[in-house]
Amino acid sequence: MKLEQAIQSTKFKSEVQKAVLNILYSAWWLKTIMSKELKEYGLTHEQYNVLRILKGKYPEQMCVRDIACRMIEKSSNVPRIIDRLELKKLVKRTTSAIDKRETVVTLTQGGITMLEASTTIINRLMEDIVTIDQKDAQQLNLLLEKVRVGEL
Amino acid sequence: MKLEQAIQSTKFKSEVQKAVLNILYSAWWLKTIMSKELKEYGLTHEQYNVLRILKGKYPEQMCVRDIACRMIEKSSNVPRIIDRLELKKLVKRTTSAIDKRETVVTLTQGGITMLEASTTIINRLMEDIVTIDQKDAQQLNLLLEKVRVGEL
DNA sequence: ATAAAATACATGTATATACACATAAATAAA
DNA sequence: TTTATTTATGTGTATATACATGTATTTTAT
Repeated sequence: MKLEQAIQSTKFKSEVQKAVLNILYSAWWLKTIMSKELKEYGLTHEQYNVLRILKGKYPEQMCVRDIACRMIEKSSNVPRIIDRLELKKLVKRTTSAIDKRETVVTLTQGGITMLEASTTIINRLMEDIVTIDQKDAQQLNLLLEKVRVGEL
Repeated sequence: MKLEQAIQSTKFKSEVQKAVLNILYSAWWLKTIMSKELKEYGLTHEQYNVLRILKGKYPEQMCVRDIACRMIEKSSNVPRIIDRLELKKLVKRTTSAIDKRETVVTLTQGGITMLEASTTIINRLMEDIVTIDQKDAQQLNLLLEKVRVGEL
């Protein structure tokens, strides 16, 4: 669906302003379709992200800070996301022996299983839905990083 | 900042998967810098969006449904966003005389003033931060709409 | 004309975001 | 060593998201 239809607006200040809105809308669109699938597994998008990050280091443990700085949405409240994952017994949380300030987190066997199942579905979904080719994806990545050049 | 640095991940399944993460991260990045500016005006990003939508029809009133379907994030709870705008006296809410189910909303003079001030700042911010040219923006818009072709 | 269905909005709940602040532990400075 | 600072995490609050449900009103179908 074109942006104009999606937000029922035709007049944009500039092509750049339209691009900003287009990025915001596309992100919402992507999150929505992913969340719908993840719901089957009782996972939210953010819980899934934490599980994926933990998988990246598995079987090593990770401290909360390391997880947080790998999150896409940096302002996520990782301790509370971990609370919910722990309740579902998908992760195990312990205090680090080396540095007692640190809480170290690792996937449980249940977490591994859950992540494998949901990742399969999400990957298939993405293949089905996002049908751009390698070259377009590359160009898109280039442009998005150009947008973010003016990093604060 | 490159995506790899931002989320401290180097191995992506594909250029397409990277593009998905890049869109999500870019949206978060944009929302964050905008929200920081809007905070000066005591507005959240979503409250600002509702004000902008109302401005588009001003001085006409709009019903809640019309506002909702113009929101970038469709799952926004518009009645509650309006609650907060009403508390700040930026909008006025009345029951429609024609259809008593409808709540019609319109900007107050304070809302107009607030919106003008904040829009000026946001536009300037976007000009300063997002420095891609017209042609790149156009290309980006094209690619994002290509991503969303597989609409559900 | 009356009952059933649809519509518009409000409200409730769980989770998340954004951010301030609190607490405990480790590190640095005196 | 004792204090001060920094660091890692947890907690609290306001707002938002996502979605289910409730309520009043309008539309439609009988």
